[in-house]
Parts: sequence; C-alpha cells; structure tokens
Amino acid sequence: MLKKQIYSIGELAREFGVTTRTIRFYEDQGLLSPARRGQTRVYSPADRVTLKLILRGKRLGFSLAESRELIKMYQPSGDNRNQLLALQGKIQQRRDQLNQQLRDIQALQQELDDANQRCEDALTALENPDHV
Amino acid sequence: MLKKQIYSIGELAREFGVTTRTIRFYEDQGLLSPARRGQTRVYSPADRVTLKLILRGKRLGFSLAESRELIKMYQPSGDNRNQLLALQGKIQQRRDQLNQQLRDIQALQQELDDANQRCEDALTALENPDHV
DNA sequence: TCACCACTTTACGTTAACGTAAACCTCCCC
DNA sequence: GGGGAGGTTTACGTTAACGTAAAGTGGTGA
Repeated sequence: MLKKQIYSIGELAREFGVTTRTIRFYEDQGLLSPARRGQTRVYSPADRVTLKLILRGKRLGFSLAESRELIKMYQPSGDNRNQLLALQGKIQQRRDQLNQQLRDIQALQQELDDANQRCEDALTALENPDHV
Repeated sequence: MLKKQIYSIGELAREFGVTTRTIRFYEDQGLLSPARRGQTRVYSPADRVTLKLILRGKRLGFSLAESRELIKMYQPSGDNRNQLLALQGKIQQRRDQLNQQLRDIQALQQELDDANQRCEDALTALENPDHV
C-alpha cells in the first residue's frame, strides 16, 4: 500500500471537490507553495494535508487569513518567546469561539428537533383529516 | 421584574454589539419587520428574539438567506404538504452539516491542545536553557 | 430659538473568495 | 500534424454583508 507521492492540481481539485482556480488562489494568498516541474505545479502529500486543513477551516468559518495562522502553528520555526505567547493567545481565542459554536449548535439542534416534530404533526394531520 | 416591551434600534444595536446599519439591512432583506411609530422603528420582544436568532445563525456560518429560512420555521403558516416536506429536507441537510462541524471542531480542539503543548514546551525550554 | 441627539432614507464604496474568459504551452494519441 | 486534455498566466466580474457619507426629520433641554 504505497501512498501516492505527488499530485497534480486537477487530482487534488477532484478529490476535494474544489476548482483548480480555488487551489491556485490559495497559493496566491500564501497558503500553499507547491513545487514546480517546469511551469507545472506538483503537490506533495504535505501540500495535500495543508489543503485539507484549509478546507476544514472553511467549514468551521475561518477566513483564509485565519487558516493561514492555524497552518503556521504546525511549522513552529525557531520563534521567539513573544511570538509563542501571541500564538497561545490566539489559540485560546479560538477555543472560546469554538465553545460558543458548540453551544449554538446544541441549541439549534434542539430547535431543529422541535421544528421537525411540528412538521411531522402537520403532515400527520394532513393525512388524517378526519381525526380532528 | 416586568420586561421591556419595546426597544429602539439603538438599544438593540448596543445590546447585541452590531450597528444600526446592520439592523436596518436585515430588515431590508426581509428578516425583520418592526412596527413604526411615525417614521421610527419600534421593536417588540419578538423582534428582539428574531435578531438574536439571526446573530446565532451568523456565528454558525449561515447566510442571511438561510437564517431567513430558519426563522420562517418558527412561523408555520398554513403551509401545504410539499412545503413541509421541503422544510424537512432542509432540516436534515442542516443536521448533517452541523454534525460535520462537530467532527471538525473536535479534531481542531485536539490539534489546538497539541499546539498549545508544544508552545508550553518551547517556553519551558526558553526559561531553562541549562536543561538540555 | 437653537443646538444636539437619535432617528430616517438614499446611494455609492468595500472586502473576501472565488468565477469566468482569453490566450497561451505541451504532451500524447491516431 | 492536428486536435484534445491537461496545465499556465493575466485580468476583469460577481456576490454577500455590510461601511460610510450626505442630507433630512422630530423631540428636548438650556
């Protein structure tokens, strides 16, 4: 089970359901920097993971700039103390926001349950018009 | 403890940390329809709840159009069967998406924990340069 | 009466995240 | 050797969700 070592832009686009334009745009914004073979971009498994992270960030409502920050976390270059402290601050902010999202989602799910129940009731009523 | 019965646009803006422009924009998009006293908008407690729902929708990454759908759920007008069925479809879509978000959040929290740990380690290393 | 405040409408400006079109390589196949 | 199927750059267009500025209205306290 040897894993694929390189990917074309089209392959990645198909795999993740985005357009090649999107992937090039991410590169333009400094989120990806694939190697080149001549003019052509060649993507490593690491590039693929990065793209995965970007898209997960999107699903979570992160901007591209924020996703770039998150991605930088995984390359802890020889930073200095202040940068590390700033990073911890950002992480805490994210954690708080994620917890808020969790609460929102729980509340919404409860309400979706209720709404669904009302739909069911209404449909049942439509199918049994006699049973007033 | 008698609750406030009406609110001005400025009050709501201050309470929820948005601008009056934003609230008027939501009305423009058909998400709010406050009463009027002359030219001036007057908001009921129900309007306030609606605004709350819109903002929670925003935190969850809903578009305004989607929030409008969600809000309509809570006013089940004498709809027909097809509309109710369509509604159930949308609810299920949302539920799936929310579950995906939950998985994303859990994965991200795990990684934030790791990143945080690496920060701690790096800081400790900076403070104890001897302990190689 | 006047200044000030909160409110109003109208309308053009802005940002993020791409879409879309044009015009070009370059390899591969028949 | 011609024509796809992929890749490339350049650059203008688009949508959502407001920001922002201009210009006017209505009450109110000194």
